[in-house]
Amino acid sequence: MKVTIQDLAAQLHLTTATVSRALNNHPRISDSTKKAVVELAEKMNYRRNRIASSLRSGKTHTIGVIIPSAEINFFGSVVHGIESIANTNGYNILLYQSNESTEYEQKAIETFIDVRVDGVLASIAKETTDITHYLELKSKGIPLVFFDRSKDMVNIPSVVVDDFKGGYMATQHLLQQGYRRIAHITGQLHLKIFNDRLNGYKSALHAAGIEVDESLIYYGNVSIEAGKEAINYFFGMAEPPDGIFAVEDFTALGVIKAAKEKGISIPEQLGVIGFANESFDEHITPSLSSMDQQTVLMGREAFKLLLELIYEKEEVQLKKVNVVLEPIARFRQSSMRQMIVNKL
Amino acid sequence: MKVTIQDLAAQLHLTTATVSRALNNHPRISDSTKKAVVELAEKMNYRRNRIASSLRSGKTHTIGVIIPSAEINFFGSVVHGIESIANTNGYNILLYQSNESTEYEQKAIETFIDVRVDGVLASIAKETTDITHYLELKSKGIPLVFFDRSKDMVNIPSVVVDDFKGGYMATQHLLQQGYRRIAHITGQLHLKIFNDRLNGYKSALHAAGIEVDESLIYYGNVSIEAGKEAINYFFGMAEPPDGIFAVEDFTALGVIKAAKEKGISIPEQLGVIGFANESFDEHITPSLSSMDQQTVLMGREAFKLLLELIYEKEEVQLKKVNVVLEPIARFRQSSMRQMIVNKL
DNA sequence: GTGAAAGCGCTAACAT
DNA sequence: ATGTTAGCGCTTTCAC
Repeated sequence: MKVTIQDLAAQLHLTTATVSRALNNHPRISDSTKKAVVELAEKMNYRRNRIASSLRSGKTHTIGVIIPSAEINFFGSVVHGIESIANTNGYNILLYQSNESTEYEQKAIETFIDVRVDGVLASIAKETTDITHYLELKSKGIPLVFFDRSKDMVNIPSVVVDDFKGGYMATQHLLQQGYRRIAHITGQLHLKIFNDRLNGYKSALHAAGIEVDESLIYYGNVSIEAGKEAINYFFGMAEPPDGIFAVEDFTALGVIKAAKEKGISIPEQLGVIGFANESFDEHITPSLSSMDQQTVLMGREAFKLLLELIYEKEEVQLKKVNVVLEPIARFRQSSMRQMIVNKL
Repeated sequence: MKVTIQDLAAQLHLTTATVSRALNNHPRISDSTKKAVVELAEKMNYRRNRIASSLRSGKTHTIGVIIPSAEINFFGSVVHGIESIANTNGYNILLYQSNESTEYEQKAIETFIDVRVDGVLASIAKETTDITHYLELKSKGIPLVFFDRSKDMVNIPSVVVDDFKGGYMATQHLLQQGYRRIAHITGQLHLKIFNDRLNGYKSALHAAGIEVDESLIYYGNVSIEAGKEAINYFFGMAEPPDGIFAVEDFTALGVIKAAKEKGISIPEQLGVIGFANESFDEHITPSLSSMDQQTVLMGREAFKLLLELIYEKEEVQLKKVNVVLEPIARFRQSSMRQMIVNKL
């Protein structure tokens, strides 16, 4: 039933050592025996037991991936990028969801240590502030790369999108479209990504010679509801904004829904742009402008970075590598009052 | 640096066997030694090497999961369900994407065999017609459960949604709303799920005493484009339909987009319902009625079924178990011309 | 270019 | 309730 290298060795009157070398394409094994071994292996339907191999060699060719939830489009897309490239490089993906909880994160890391993954890719849970559990990987010599959600202070490589630039570009776009009183709906500011977008917004205003008006910044919790609340707040003002940059697309969706209810026309009366390029953006009415975070590329880059770390184990891992991806503007109806836009 | 049970055994003047048993909570080990072992393990920061454990025991506590793509919402959601319950049961998920290709599927299965997963959950790639590569798992004694996309002929347990019933319910709903000339846009009919939905459609018409009109069935390829093409076809007819049941939501989306362009009012002039309950459904205008496939539940049920098979290895695995989940109707604006509907 | 021997860390018979 | 012994299947020195 189960064929091992011992069976192959016996049949060929070789030792298991030689068979193992032949299967691993060892340079000092003659081509003839290699051929014989490989052929017999195929004929006998031999399959290497990777558990045994891993135990001896210490390599599992498996990497652990922690995401908040596979249900979130964004992370599904990143995982898609990771798995594709990992696969072509002979690595497998062990998938864990943190559900935004530090406790689950901790469990994942312990499991990864137990199964001796060769490396870990992770996006930090919203709940997590202290990341010492991640540092345990380091102490065990397991390379770690953060993607999307990372921590600034620590010396861990990461792949993120340039949120500052994204915020800047989004705001600049609204300015170029002739909007002048531009508001921002932000998110939990202890998360760097939201903070960066806010700063990009401010910076774009400065660059245009417009003073930041704190009353035009609404502090929300990143949800459809937050967008609706923001509209209520803004359109209760004596002088409401004529443009809104929302920190992400669900917030922007709330803005659009509430604006419709109030009879505020988009993009004529109010320009709207979000962030994330969610799949619904192009299907709603009006279609929603947004900043694409290059999710699949992010996954690929994160894996490539991790792979480098895996191979350079011995060398200085202290160099701080941070890959920063350019956000890509996706301008649609919700913010385009100056051009003819593709009909829905 | 790395602590093994030998270190624990030495410190406590016990054998590795006893330590192993203590750590595994073996019934015949005294509470006192258990306590001592566990405490020392914690103190020395011991972590079981699961590779070694797996090699010896033959169990990896890992299951392989094959999905077409993590980028597809539906599968992300199912994976969410699988991972959650697997995790609470002490199982890890090895994730593979088939990209709808038989070749990748084959690779995934070989890998799963090599790493000795305890079981496999899979959704068959669109391209795949011959599933003998899946049967290899069986021959190696690795349990397999299909979810969503399964094959009827073979004797493999599966968890699917009742597509026939879903098609029936969707069509029936349109009838109840007073639509009389109801069309259907179908998909690749070699896939059972699409075939079942078509039959549900036909059956609902029969039950209402309406003859099936073949000219009202459009054969599409499951895409936004297919929906648009279908509208062109239907509204080129002398007597166009007044209701459309689309085989899934992207097709329905195409219908809505094309209808808007043609000035066909929804739901007044044309009722539309899709299938899948995609996340965009409730955000488009008009919001799209659809049939929910209970994705998270599907993942949970699939795992539970697999777990049973893993534990019953020796027993007859020949019984054909097919869990069929009820689709859940999500009626929204696109099909509701008789009731007052929540505004967007 | 191949063999001999050891061992990765754990678990499971079989003892007692 | 614990010890003895063996071995899961592979890789890897160290020989020659």
